[in-house]
Amino acid sequence: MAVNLKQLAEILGLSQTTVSRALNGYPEVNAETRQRVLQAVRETGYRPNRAAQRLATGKAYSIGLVMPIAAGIDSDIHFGEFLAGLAEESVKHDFHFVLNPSAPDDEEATFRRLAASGNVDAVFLAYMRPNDPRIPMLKALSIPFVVHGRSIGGPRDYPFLDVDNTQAFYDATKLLLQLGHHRIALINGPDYLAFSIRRKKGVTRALTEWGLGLDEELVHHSVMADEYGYRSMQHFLERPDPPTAVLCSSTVLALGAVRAINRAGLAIGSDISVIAHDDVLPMLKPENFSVPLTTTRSSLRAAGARIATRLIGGIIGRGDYPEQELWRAELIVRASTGPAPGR
Amino acid sequence: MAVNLKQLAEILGLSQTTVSRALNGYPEVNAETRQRVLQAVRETGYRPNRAAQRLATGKAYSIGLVMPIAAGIDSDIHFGEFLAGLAEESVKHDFHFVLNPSAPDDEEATFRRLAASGNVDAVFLAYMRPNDPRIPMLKALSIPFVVHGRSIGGPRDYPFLDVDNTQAFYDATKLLLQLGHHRIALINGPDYLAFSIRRKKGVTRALTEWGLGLDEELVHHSVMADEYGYRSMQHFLERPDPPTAVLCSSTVLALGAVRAINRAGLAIGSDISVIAHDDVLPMLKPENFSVPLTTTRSSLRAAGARIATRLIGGIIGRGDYPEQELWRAELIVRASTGPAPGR
DNA sequence: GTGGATATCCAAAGCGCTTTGAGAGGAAAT
DNA sequence: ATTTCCTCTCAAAGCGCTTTGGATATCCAC
Repeated sequence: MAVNLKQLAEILGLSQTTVSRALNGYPEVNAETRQRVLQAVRETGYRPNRAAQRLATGKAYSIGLVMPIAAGIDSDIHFGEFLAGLAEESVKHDFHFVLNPSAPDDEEATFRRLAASGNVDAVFLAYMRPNDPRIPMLKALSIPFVVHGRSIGGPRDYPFLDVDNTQAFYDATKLLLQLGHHRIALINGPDYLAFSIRRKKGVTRALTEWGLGLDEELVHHSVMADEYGYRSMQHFLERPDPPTAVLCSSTVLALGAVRAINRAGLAIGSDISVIAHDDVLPMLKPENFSVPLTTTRSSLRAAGARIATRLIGGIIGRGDYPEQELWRAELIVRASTGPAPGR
Repeated sequence: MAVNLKQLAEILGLSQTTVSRALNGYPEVNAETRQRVLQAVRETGYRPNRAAQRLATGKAYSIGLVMPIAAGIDSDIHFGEFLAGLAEESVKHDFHFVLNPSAPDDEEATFRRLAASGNVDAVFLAYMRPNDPRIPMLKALSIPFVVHGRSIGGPRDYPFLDVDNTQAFYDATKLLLQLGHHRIALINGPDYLAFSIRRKKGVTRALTEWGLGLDEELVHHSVMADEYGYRSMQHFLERPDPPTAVLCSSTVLALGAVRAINRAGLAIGSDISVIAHDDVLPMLKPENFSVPLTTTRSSLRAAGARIATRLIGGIIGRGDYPEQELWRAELIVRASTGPAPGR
């Protein structure tokens, strides 16, 4: 059924060399010949054998994933979404994955083993922390990588794709300020993750520019599950001077926060404004909230796909991608934001 | 640094053939020679080149995963946990993954492509539905597979690993009945999934044996996120004749249910009893609930690991595993169950 | 017409492993 | 002593691709 290079070459009356070169875009092959080859590929359905390519080139055509287990990270809803993006793009290029579950304290050994195994050409990294030790480690191992997010402190010259979290939350906060809000709460992700730190920074910056400060009492950090959104919001509302607006680091958190607000009998968009960061989770669309949510939007899946593209591009040496990308989140205003009450 | 077979053979003064055979457990090699070979492997740190093995054997040493996207399945917390188990075992045998995100209506084509690509030796299947079309499809494609769960109806002769969900929920219900409960509610997973159907069946059976029937009003089906557990429980409690006991298909659902119960000012274990199915999610331990939860327990991660073992065993032809396994969940009684009130 | 580019193409080696088909040596059987 | 049969080992042939190092032909300038 499936033809191989040798047969294909025979059919075409060419040598394997020429056919191979035609397929891999080498210049020393006549344009017309290349067309003939491409045509034959279409007709025969020829697909190069990955195992043979791997052996011949020494490339693994695979990317490594270290999944932190028991850390409440991999199992979270955001991980699956990101992974879907990665996989979506990888499957197009017939790239495979080597999944390595690893306890956090065993991560270094895992990376080391992975790099030494020769089973992957590159790895991907996420859940960045300040001064993340994995960056220097991977540099030392000299295995290509792309990180999703950015560390804070430490080396700056490494490939990443990040959302401009500071900017996003700065923008969001600014909008709230313009609407007259002064007491603004933040329900953030875990405080040890870089993106949370940056988001908080964005809020602080906007407030400072406005001549205000961030009330630390109005900042909560937690795993991004809606339970925590609920609890945090509930806490805030029990204060003598509850906030008139709240920023959530995820629509998942917002889900809980909204529930707490409803339960308190307050009206979203008038009594209290809500803005959430939207990772574009297909299950949780901000426009489907009872009161559609104002969000800062940046698709997690798109980020996954982009990182896969860059990783793969780097491996097959095609395409020239920027080493560092900072995506700007869009601020999308819906009904959950309104003027501060009593204004 | 890394030695290959040829060099290893040279060091040992043996031929590649002999060394290869010694390593792969062929009988026609002297025990002493085999020991020498194994020793040399230890000393040199020799690791066979997977790409070469793949080419030589025609095996892919990889397993295929079709992740349904946009279905609220892959992103769910249970998927990550299962995947961790799969990966944990696979990494030991240096098996890789081919992740194929696929829209539900495109699944057949995805499997077909995957099988034809030769990139995987076997695939894994989950989220079984009644008369699941994927089973006959994979049989027709004649690619080895193992399913997690079981279909209902359709062919019966396929390899699976399932938890005896009927039994588990039968056991749990029986306990509640013995404690004097009559009005028992069920917060179940999606009604189109086989495991949900079986769990409900277990509840029904126990009630019937006791001379009671299942009140359909006290059964809710939903995605297993705690939000839904909350809502369902709230609904139940608003009834004129609320249940005195509730069964939850996941600790995630129980989380929400517990919240609703607390909010209603009821005491768990006395006013109302709760039993949940525990997939052993590291983030959500039933013993850590404010009132420790009685559960039917069966580790999802262990199931993942076991399936990987069977899949891999089938591929490398080592080990002889049963085609069908039905794990019995353990019923673990903690403080969330007690006698029915007023008894 | 000749030397030297230039453009196309090819034969063959090699990637690191498994596996086939045989051979050498010794023990057992005749 | 010869034959037969194991036991253990090996040389060599692939697996299907990439890539090196030429060939061959064409074309140009001189």
